[in-house]
Amino acid sequence: MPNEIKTHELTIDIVVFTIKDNKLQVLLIKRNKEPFKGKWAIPGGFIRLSENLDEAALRILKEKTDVEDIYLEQLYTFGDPLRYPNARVITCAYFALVRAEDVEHVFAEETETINWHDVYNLPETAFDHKKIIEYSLKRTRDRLEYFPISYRLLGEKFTLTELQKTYELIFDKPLDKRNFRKKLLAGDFLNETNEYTKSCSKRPAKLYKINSESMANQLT
Amino acid sequence: MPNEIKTHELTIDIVVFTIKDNKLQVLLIKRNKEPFKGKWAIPGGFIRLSENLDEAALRILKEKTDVEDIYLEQLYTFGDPLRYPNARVITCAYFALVRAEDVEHVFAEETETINWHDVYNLPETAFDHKKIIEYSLKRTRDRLEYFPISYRLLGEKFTLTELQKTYELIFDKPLDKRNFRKKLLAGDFLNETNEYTKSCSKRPAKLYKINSESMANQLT
DNA sequence: AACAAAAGTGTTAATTTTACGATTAATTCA
DNA sequence: TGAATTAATCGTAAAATTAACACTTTTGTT
Repeated sequence: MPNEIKTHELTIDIVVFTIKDNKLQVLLIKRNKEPFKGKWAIPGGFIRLSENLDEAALRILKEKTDVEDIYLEQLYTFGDPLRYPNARVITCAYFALVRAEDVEHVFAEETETINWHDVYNLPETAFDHKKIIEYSLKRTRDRLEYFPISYRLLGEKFTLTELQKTYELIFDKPLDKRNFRKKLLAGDFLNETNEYTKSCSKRPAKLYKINSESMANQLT
Repeated sequence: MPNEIKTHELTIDIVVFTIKDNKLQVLLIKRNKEPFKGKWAIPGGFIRLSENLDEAALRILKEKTDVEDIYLEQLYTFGDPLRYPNARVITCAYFALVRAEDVEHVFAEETETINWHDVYNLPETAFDHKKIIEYSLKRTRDRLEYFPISYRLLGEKFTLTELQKTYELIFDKPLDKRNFRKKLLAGDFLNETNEYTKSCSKRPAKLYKINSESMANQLT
């Protein structure tokens, strides 16, 4: 067997989605060295020997953003020989859904080098990261057909209108309010609380939580 | 935890499905060395520097089975630190669909060490390969909901009954004949030929081919 | 008290999915 | 050669799901 195996590296890269300023956004870090100096890249890192891949992704994300309670899923492994100039770097890509508020303080003062970017209007990105982001969006949409994973973009308790908004931003199209509610409440994804929003809107809206049982079931 | 190992390796492992003897079967190779000596494993190998991951999987498969015209898809990357004893081996798993006839001659005389095994009745397997096989089956079922990829288990031309049989073996349940035909013919996955089976059954059955246009569309 | 703004709520039509059995074309065998 | 056998082919009705669509309620504001 070839001893060339020593020469490729395996990294983890993570597409982190959030909703901020009424837009679906991705966390990007400006590269300060070649290759792709000055271009934006998704956060990434190396896998430690003691970690499995999910743990590595979580740790890397925590290092960059200091969040822990997130939706995280392995996306795909990208290994084109030309994806990384002058080296063979294979990356196991993940995507994650986080609350913007949970993250933002971390880079509040260095927004030139790490910041959110509109998914539908990306800046120039490094490597094959644009492709990885697009594929993450596709996968997120697929998941959303089965389970409202986008609740992770919201607080612990949320209104149906807020949840619908996450769908609309992710699918990039408006949805019918009544059909949305019917579908979400029919599947038993949500538990209603007996709390309501206060003073933020005109009529108070009922707050819901994710049904943790149904969430457990959706895990493979 | 093995600290003597400084780095991790990345391999490719492939779950190869076929239909043989009216059963859905997986290609397994009996290990002749530790770890898991005597247990059955799915074929695998290393990635060369010049290859992308799909190419590596194809090459490895060709080395073991001498087939080229196959359905091949990346499944998932498995990297639990304990999946491989005394080493850190991360594997990018693929699954493939092949015609048994295209493969069999290759190992006709060494069936003790390489052979097909009933998916629903696996022998003792090495590493986490059982899990990988099960996940492959799940993914194949998911794909089959959208596109009749299982045509790759058949010859170039096939009858609807033959195609239905592939579905029944993969889903492990009987399907309604009329509904199956309706669905397959409605989507425009298939082109009918003006040929018929001869003498193999009582009434000749019309032969179909995959519609290569629709196939192109289903690629991401 | 009138108005503005978002929350909440049902019904109908259209589409998709499921269930189900009789007829036809060829082969085999008496 | 015709009777029996085997698999192929075909359509409709019921059920379930999805899609389209507009008004009333509740609260806050002026």
